[in-house]
Amino acid sequence: MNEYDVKNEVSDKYSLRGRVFSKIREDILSGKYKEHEELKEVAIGEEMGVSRTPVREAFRQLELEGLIQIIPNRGAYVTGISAKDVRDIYMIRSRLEGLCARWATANITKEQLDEMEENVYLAEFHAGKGHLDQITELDNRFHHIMYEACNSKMLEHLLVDYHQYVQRVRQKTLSTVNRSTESNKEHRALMEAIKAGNADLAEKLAHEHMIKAYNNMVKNGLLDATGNSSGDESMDHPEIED
Amino acid sequence: MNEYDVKNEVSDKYSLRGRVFSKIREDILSGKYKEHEELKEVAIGEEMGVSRTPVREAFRQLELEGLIQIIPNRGAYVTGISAKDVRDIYMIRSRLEGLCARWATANITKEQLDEMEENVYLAEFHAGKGHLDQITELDNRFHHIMYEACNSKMLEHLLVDYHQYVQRVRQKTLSTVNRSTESNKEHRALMEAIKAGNADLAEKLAHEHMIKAYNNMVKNGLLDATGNSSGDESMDHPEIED
DNA sequence: TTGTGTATCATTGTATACATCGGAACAGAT
DNA sequence: ATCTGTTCCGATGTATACAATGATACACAA
Repeated sequence: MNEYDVKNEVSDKYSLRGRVFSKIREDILSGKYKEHEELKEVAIGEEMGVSRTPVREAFRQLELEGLIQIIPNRGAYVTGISAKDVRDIYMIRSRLEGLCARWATANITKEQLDEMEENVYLAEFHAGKGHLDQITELDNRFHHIMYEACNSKMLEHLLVDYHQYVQRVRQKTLSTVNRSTESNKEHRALMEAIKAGNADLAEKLAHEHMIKAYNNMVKNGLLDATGNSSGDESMDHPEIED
Repeated sequence: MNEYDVKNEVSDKYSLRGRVFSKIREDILSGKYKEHEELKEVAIGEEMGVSRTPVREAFRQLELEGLIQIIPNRGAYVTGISAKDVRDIYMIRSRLEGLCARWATANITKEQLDEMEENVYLAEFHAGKGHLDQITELDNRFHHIMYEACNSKMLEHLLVDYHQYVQRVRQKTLSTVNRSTESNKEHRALMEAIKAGNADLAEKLAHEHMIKAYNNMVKNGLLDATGNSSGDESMDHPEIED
């Protein structure tokens, strides 16, 4: 990998702007800033002890990431996520996770496969004990291992982005022990397919895994748990058979 | 569509920053700024008669779009596109265009379908005459009609982005009359599937269309036509059967 | 010749000053 | 009461000043 191969990254984690960017991002994803809330440059700057300049630059990036919307000469507002957005993202992800699984089948390293096996093993253990925090963490990690293993910075970046994006509404999706048990089974099957080098199966399983995760989320009505993610939409939440 | 539904857009086309952003973007996509070329804030600012502030903000956005890379305290450099990047993007697009075609099948309006039919008809005419400029324009437009018809701002934004991104290396892909004739056939078949409401077929055809376009590009070695898009990579350009 | 330290300077990072926009409150007319 | 225009002011848009970084060139020693 040459020096030009690092793409689509916020290269600067240590400058003021980089820290401001990360902080606002986290605050939005964690829910500190609510949907449609206005973000003021001076206020955020003062909170972090910096001037407006780095804040403004961070705003521009957050806008492109889709987390805020900037209305010229008016202000920056936390983007609302509608139920349809969530649905679209999950469908997009279903295709891309499938492609990612296919590529991971060809490119996964022994170390990555080992970590994946350990991950599945641990997840089954914690599911049995009902440790929700660990289950969620392991679930996230499983997907990130696959993102890394696919050996495509382009695809990895896209999937990481969407993954974080839906965290806002997803937070408690795995809260039901039932789903986590199912989810683990799907992870294990996917891992086995990757291990066996069966790319077609891996793509299919990763695709279905995402569809099932979405359907489970809809079934439990968890979109509504975050406030008005769906409340201001006339759309119902149809399950998807794809 | 309510006021919050406009997502992931650079909202401000008329401010200095908006214009700077668009101009630099075009200059990169058109090839005025070469790969790995350094962009200096002051120089670009002077060229457009503005100060560094709007230029810097534009840079931050261009970085997130993947067109430039910013190295802290050093500078901004036009991102190189490797042959692998192009391959990855085409594979990603193949999945997403498939999904887009599926959704378009469900959501396309009569007007959009009419325009699509006209587009296909005109493209066949110009292919017969060998009008390359019109063929390219119509090809782009065909895809954009489908992007709009899928009724998902999320997906549309993603596909438009990638479409523009690969313009840099794609420019002359359709230059062979052979390919444009084939491509037109594929467009027609895709349109017919959408018109007939056959979502499965539409997805499959859109997917294959992208794979074929990529394979054609590789076969004609057109990646190399843009300079060092592939020259500095040890990767060969395998065709993809997917 | 090679290496190391240092001065220099172009360039970026950040803060601040000034310009401009647009919403809110209010006054007056209808 | 409602509408309209005006003033005010908080917030963003842009320019500029100052700080800090790092690449380069050069002097000097080994």
